[in-house]
Amino acid sequence: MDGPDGTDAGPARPTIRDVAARAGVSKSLVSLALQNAPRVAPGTRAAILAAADELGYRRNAAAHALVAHRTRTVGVFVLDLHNPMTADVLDAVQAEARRRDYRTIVVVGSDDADAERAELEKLVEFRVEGIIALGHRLPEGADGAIGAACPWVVIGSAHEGIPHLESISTDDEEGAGLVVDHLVTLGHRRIAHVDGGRSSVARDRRRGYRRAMRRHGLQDAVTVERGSFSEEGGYAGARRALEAADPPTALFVVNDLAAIGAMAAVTDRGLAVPQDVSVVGFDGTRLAGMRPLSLTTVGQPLLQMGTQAAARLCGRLDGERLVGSPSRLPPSLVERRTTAPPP
Amino acid sequence: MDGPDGTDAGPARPTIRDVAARAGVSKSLVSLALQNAPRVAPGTRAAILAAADELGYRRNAAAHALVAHRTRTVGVFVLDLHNPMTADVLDAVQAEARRRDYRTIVVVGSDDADAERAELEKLVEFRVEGIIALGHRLPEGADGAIGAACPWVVIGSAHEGIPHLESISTDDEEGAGLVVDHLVTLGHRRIAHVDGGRSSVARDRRRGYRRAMRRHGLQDAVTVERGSFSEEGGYAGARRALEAADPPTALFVVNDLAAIGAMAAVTDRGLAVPQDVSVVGFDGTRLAGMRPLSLTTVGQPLLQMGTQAAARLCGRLDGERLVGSPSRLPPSLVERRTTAPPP
DNA sequence: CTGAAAGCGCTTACAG
DNA sequence: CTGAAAGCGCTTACAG
Repeated sequence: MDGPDGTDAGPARPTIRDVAARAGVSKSLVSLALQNAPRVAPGTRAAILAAADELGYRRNAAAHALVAHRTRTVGVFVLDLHNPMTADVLDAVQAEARRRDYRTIVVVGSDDADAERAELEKLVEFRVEGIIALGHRLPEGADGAIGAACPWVVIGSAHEGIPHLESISTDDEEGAGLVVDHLVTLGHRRIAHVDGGRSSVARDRRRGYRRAMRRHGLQDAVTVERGSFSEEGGYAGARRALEAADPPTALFVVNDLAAIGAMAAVTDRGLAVPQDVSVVGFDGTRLAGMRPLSLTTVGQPLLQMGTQAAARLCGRLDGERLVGSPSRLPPSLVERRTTAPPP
Repeated sequence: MDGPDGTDAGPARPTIRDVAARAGVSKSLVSLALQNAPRVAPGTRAAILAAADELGYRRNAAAHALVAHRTRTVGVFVLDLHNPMTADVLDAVQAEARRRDYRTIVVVGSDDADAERAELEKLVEFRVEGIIALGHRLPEGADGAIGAACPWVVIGSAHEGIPHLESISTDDEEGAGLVVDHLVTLGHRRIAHVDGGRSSVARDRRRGYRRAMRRHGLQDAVTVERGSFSEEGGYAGARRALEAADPPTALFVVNDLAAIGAMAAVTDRGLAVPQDVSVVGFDGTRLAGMRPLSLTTVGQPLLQMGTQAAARLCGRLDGERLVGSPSRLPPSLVERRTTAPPP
């Protein structure tokens, strides 16, 4: 059981050769039978299958990949496991990939750019046939060699004009506009935005906020506080906004996760949501919809986005003719219990 | 760019052979140089490295695995991506695995037992060297061939006496006892338990609840409502508990996620947490600790558990001598804002 | 220090 | 219908 080097590698697994010996046929025939090739005699096939079963034979994926020149594996880059959006999308991606008989290898984003780059290189070594990236930014190194090594589908942020790369995302600018419209309709004027920093998604949401404020004649009330896509960022940004001389009556936060942080900041300030301060997020995650949170937010069809991403990538790998490109999806305002008229 | 079958497989990647040709040496020497073998002449090595770099050479993991008889890959089975516990643990697992130069392949649990079994088979085909399982139950099929195929480390549920399998978990029974102690100290007597069904973890927590109630002379107040480890289960179980003639003043819910659902049920009933009903979860997830939730819960050292699991599994694969087995970790009560004296 | 050869576990023409 | 042979991209003795 122990290898010569003392490692616990387990017993060597049976190979096609062992199956052939047991069934009394050649390796070739075993391979054929296992592929359900039609030209194997029924009796022979049965004997081979029985032998394989008895030995607990499982094909060696490495050997298969080597000769097939295909791995039927796609890499999935996930920026932040803690973002509840991730689980919603990832579930759908995995289900669709599985349905199309593709395997997935998940890589998680990191603060360490070099580590992230190294993980991406490993994906190349594995010869993934495509990559799905999920999050408000691309992985570090995506613009390098790996970027061109295989097709990409990015979920959640838009990237136009990059070859081999498709984006599936919501119109962030429009979504931000919906938020401002909603808050203005409720009577708010001092609406602050806790942003997400320098990513393109953050930029689009910020721009949508600014434009909508201007459209409503509220350009003088525009306030952008630096935040991030995490609870901490939302908390810090909201706290700063609330400390202002003339604090906002509503906070539009860059995403649901950060909005949860913002709600904490409001509470810590001794204020109530939504009686004193309204809070709006972005993403439409399942979690933020749950009652104790009941966050008003901008909904994105997360499941469909995940499904569509996997379908497009795998479809492309399978040589399907894909018409058009997935345009930006329309956002929708999901009104729940964290917004109310200003005090 | 397009393969003969119309698929978009991309250009063939350079092999060791291409590098050898470019550097004017043999394949063997390229292989040696790439492994940093000492017996390659410095000048030759530099030429080879340069050639590899120019060609964008990346080792083919399949070919390497085939000859190395090792994949340096471990499978990670994750029962539920939506459970916030998952992200906490998974981050730590991945970081430690990466630190030890192991790759991970994540497999997500499914309601479809056959699909889950099939995913596990794929892990065998990939020749993962070990498996880390995370959740309140093992994957479907874990007791079959794959169970013996490689070492396992299970996080979050205890399984004793199974060869090749180690568990890292909290003492669930003791944790449940801490909850009851806390609630009794606050003055509660009608404490109901919303359980997690038939898994071993659910059983242990249920048993801990029952025993502690008895210890406090509250055997007549024992009420167990069927729930699950998800929001929905917590919601349904809590609602049933609250509809009773003599409703509980406190709910001990099987985990944090279900406790969030239970809080929703309390609110929907027109009651307030914790003024009317106290709610306690189990797991100590980061998310449940955030202010808008501020759930009182039983803390488990999730990060350490993840790190330890990966360290033990990879250590074992690397032939390290591991002393003892990871015993059950002590739970701790984390008192936050969802518990208060009964009305 | 370097190269030719064998082999890892599979698949795929090619004969028979 | 079946088998012997070549080859996928690598590593590792074995000669030189």
